[in-house]
Amino acid sequence: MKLHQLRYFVAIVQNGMNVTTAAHKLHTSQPGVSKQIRLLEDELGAPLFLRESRELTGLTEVGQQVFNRSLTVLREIQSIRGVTADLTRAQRGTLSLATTHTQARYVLPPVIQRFRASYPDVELHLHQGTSEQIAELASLDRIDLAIATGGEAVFSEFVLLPCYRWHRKIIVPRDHPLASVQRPTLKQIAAHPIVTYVFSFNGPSSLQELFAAAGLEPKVSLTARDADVIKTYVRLGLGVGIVASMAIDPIADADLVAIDGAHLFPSHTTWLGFRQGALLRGYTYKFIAELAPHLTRDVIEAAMGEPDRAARTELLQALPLPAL
Amino acid sequence: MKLHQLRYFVAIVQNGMNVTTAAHKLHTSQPGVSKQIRLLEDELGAPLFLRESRELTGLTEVGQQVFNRSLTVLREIQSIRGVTADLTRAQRGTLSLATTHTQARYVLPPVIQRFRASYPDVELHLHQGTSEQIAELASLDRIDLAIATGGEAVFSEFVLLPCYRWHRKIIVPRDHPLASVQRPTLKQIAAHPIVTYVFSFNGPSSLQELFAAAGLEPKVSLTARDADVIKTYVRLGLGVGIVASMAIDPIADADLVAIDGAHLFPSHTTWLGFRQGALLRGYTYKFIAELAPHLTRDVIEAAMGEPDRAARTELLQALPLPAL
DNA sequence: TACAGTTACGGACCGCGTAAGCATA
DNA sequence: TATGCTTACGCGGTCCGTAACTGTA
Repeated sequence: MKLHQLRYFVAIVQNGMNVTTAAHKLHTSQPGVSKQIRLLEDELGAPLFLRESRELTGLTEVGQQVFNRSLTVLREIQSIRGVTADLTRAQRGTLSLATTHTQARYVLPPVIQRFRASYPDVELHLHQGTSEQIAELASLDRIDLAIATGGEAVFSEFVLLPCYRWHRKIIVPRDHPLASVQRPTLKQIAAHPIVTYVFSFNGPSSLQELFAAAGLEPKVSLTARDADVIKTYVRLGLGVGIVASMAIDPIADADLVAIDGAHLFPSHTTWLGFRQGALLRGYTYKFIAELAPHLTRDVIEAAMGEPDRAARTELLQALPLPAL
Repeated sequence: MKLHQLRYFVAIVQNGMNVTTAAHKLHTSQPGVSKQIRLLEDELGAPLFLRESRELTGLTEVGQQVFNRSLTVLREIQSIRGVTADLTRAQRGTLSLATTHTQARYVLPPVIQRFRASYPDVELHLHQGTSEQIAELASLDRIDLAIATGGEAVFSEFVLLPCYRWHRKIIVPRDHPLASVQRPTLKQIAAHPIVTYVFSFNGPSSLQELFAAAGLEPKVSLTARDADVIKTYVRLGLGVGIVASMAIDPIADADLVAIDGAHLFPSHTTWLGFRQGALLRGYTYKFIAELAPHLTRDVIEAAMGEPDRAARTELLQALPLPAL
């Protein structure tokens, strides 16, 4: 069994069982790839692919298992390469993040600015998406770090570290009746149409449930996917906006009144995740420290070394968590 | 980077940094091994070994990290081989167990007898030792399954499945004053010298503490490492024996009176452990089923697929656990 | 001089690329 | 006829074993 045989095998699977395109991406010839797969199957003594005449149409059960384990092998090989790359070319490399709109738009810009100043030669890739899309990228090993809120269940094989806590704020135009209320009640808010996130509103522990629990059924005039859209419509007088606390810019949003919602809505934790056993480059630790200063290298390595998630959680609960 | 380079590297480390002996065990020449290590170091761009002139004296920090990850790689490669070996040569292979005296002597014999009848061509290896020795073998990948009681903390990267519960029994000669007592108290027992396991007596939640909590300080006439020795000395009248319930053979021990101790001593769980992500052969599932019928393949695969130990524990707590 | 690792070299093997073959839509 | 995998074959690299070499106790 050779490493490149596993690489070929994985490439074929990841290219929809198409040997020709896989060979292209591997910068090699198609017959070579075919032959190596054949050799691998011969050595293992069982076919990896389901075949219809000459076409490959899927994986056998054996193929599926071998595929999973091959991924682990190739991941580790990549990490072994990284071990020394980190020492000899410490200032160069890539860092791929996946995160949600709110983080990408409001939280990460200053973090990334500081990071780029320290490591100008690190190639940064920022992928924006929903929790599910982030999880997808993560499971395919396409990213080094995931930053998100909620959806912990989706990232079951990941080490999740809490970054900071945040809460919701209520935004209204200056001339709105709520603008002068310091601590509005749910009832006062529900008297007006609401503009908020699509994802905040539905599902369990949502705003909808929160209002319902108080016997209220607010009118929702608009649900958007990001705070910029919400603020735009609040400015147009469509209703009361409910957004994440860090989405408010004191200067750019000076025309709006932001009212603290901590007494009404539960707080949330944004976490950072990466695959258990992943190799984090030196600059990755630096990036994390810029994002969440309490996540020092020692803390991260301690959490990574603890295979049990419950024990990790306990370990991390002692940390002072910043609030935004 | 080639797989055999990692194999060579690991072999050298596991043979005390000696290239010559490593080459021997690998059935190849010493210069070849040297050269491959050199190529590997060149490719990684950093030395893996600490050297004094030409001698290898230890691992660099990089070497240590590469070593750990190489082990994972080789383990996975081995598993990939096993995936098909299990299908094509399902009846052949090896099964290595590590366990304690009580299991090896009293619990496993009938299990192994039934297993051998089904799979005469599977080579069985049974290693007996203390919890620490078992953990050592397990961490070196020398065994497929560990079976033990207690010491859960030592096996942190293992999947632990509960096999059965057991409790302690009190054994005395037929003519002993306690022989006719159905439910003796701790005080009645403490009136006589005690013969029990070394490991049961010391440490936290030990018998010593249990008696002390009741304000008693029994005289311990002998601590042994196994029940056979304890029974021998109980027969000689050295005192009251306290042994695991499964260590009593109704026929061979008919000359002793065994009194249930479930009302006095806490019960224990014997568990079975293997490395998370290990490949279990078909006959291994069969063996486990012989040992603990509630651990069916479905249950084991569900537990193995759950990366979080707390969730695993929860999953397993619903199972009906046999008592011995 | 014994021991441990390095350097040097010829042979065998193997993976690659090109080119031709074959089956399916 | 286009697509996609297989077979055939020559080239080049690489891994191996033997043998000679170098440095250390």
